Amino acid sequence: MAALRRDSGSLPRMQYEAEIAQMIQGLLASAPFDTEMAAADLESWLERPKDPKMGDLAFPCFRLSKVLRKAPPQIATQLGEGITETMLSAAGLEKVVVAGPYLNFYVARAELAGATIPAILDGPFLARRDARGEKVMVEYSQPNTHKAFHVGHLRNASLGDSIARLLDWVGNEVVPVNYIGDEGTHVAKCLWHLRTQFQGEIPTTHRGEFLGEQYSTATELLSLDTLTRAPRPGVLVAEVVSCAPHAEEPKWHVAEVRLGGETVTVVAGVGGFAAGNRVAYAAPGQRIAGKEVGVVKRKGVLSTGMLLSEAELGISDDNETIAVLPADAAVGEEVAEVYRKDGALPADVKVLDEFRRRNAEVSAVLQAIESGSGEIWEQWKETKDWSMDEFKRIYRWIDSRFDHDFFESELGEESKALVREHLGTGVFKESEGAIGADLSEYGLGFCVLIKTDGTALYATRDLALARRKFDEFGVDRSLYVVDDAQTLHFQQVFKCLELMGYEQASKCQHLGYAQVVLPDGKMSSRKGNVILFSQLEERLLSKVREEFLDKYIGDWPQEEIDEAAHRIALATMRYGMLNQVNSSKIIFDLDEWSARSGNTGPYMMYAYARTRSILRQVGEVDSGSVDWALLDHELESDLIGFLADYPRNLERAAEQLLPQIVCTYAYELSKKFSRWYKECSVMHAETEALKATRLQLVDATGRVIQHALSLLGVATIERM
RNA sequence: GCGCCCGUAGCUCAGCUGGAUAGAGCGUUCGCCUCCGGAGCGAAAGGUCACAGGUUCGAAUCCUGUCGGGCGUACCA
Repeated sequence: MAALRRDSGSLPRMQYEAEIAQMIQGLLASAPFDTEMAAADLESWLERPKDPKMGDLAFPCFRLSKVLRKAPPQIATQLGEGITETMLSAAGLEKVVVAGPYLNFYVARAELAGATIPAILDGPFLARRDARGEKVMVEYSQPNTHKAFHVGHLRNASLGDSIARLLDWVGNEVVPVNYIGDEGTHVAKCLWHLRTQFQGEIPTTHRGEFLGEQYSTATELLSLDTLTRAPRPGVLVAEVVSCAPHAEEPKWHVAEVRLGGETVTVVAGVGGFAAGNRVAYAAPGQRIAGKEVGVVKRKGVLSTGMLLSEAELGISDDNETIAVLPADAAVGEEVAEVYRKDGALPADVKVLDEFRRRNAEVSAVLQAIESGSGEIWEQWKETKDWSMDEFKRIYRWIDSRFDHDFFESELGEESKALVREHLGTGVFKESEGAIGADLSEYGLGFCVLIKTDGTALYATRDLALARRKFDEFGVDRSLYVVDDAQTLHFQQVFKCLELMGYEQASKCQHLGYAQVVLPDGKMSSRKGNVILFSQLEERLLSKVREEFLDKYIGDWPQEEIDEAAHRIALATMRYGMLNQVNSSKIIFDLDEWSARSGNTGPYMMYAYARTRSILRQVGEVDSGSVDWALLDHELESDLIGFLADYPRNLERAAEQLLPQIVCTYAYELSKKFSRWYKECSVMHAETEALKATRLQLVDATGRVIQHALSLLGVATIERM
């Protein structure tokens, strides 16, 4: 970002920073210090005092004390004594005050206002910076077709879009792209349900959401949980032949259990069972609670497989004892069958048979989709458009833009070929029937790329996609705006690229963020507590109309009211989604976001509308009488100083990929503005010159608020 | 088990590459419309910065450990 700072050298505040740094550098070079320091370092130590009364820029002397071996306040005093009137005025400074270990510089108000306000109104202050940056691709949104678009997706869309706008403003060439999940199991599940289970009529509107419902019902029907309380396929009922505490570790229990014919020895970590009991047994090779069951030697006893607790079976929270099953459970039977749910299936149909039958049907649908022709494939094409149409409508509503759409379905074959290409080079290898990269030496585990059945995965496609981004689009940097939960996925993908010899891997960056949760917990389609986009839109609009706009019915043109409703609703949503650091989760609370007061989108829009209202009402004044020296009120100084600081905030936000910084700035600016105009009337200013000068400040403030909001993806309105 | 993220006022959150007395909003209490829009402004009350060590002139911020909450951890995306 150093280039940016050089670039914006003509902007007000930067000038002072450089001047002060040089001044201090000069003082340090001569007696009594005689020390050479880099001006750039000194400049970077400058900070903005907490209290505007303490000046515009502060130089802390703490770090110098180490070099000079003097106490910070002493250094500050000596530096302060060295600063002369001429030095100050040459730098455009009014005064300097020694405050303990700090040197507080006061910028001459009239000059700062004169350098800042006209630059905002007619100059380069708000203009996009020169395009000296990189070509950066920002991938975001990534919705799945055949699934619902809900409020969780809106954090991603708001963040990605705002990041793209910020990076563009600081001078990068930004290519915003979408990556559509149009292929895969979720699509097959949806179509499976539509074809074999759905009875009703297909609606003519909101067909994207309709598909989402099909998918979510399908998920339920295809989940073992809905058929049994113990959804652990492959875990069988075993009879305990003998059981005794381990000789050295009495907490452990060594048991002989019988499954049909054979008998095995198992060491269990806990007890609570006895000979004659029926227990749940998982054979080696299975995965229970994320761990693979194996054959291990525990203090001299060879243990084959494991016995499960009720917690591991999923039937209770108890993990202190081994689950004891009903005495009539048949040995060798699946536990899923033992705990089958009443009424879920006809009595003569086995839980696992039905489960496997349904999933086999889904697999058949999946293969048909990927075959590239046929009736199911045609239906896939058609339904995919239903979702795409809905996405387009949503993006129009939230005002997000993409230069290109990637589709998962166009990357499958390409990605598999890419893996095969590198199979011989030793980067990838076969393991347990699958092909992938062993990244355990990097602490990233094993990354499967080709499944046992020969099909590709999400990570596989991301390899091909990353290459395309650089090779076909010629970008310098590639940003992935994706949920935090996928951090490991991207670490694996980027590491694979690196191992494949792809240098651009280092130019790939995952921008993670935490999830959106509801006040009463996590959103999940299974709990049925997701808020769909259409529901949000409806709730937002009706709330905004009721709170802000209904009183204008009959007074304003209807089109203006409708447009205002849309913009305020969008501001409410966008601001709520962005006014938080990326790493912490957002509690979705519509009531709080749309509150008529406080740190919300509508508040900022209101502040902007007020600037416009003042401009309209004061009307034309003689701008020739503008005199910046007249802006001498304390609140005016504060406001001007804050305006001058705007670009610096944007640079920080772009550097940290954090739009929240822009939110905070916009809020503080609006707050300062409200406080000021309450105190200093424009219309009733004592003189025409003061009125004209204040009017310029109002205009400039409005422009900056509007600009900040535009980077958040929010459009202002002229009155509200 | 291992890894990542989070833990700041009753609630929701800021706190810039360590720096001056830890800040907002909501809620609570109290003021302010003969004055450019009260959708606003001002004030008050409210904090052992999860806990314990350490580094430093200085720690909410950096390091180590502990405790809470969330997520991830080979054939889902």
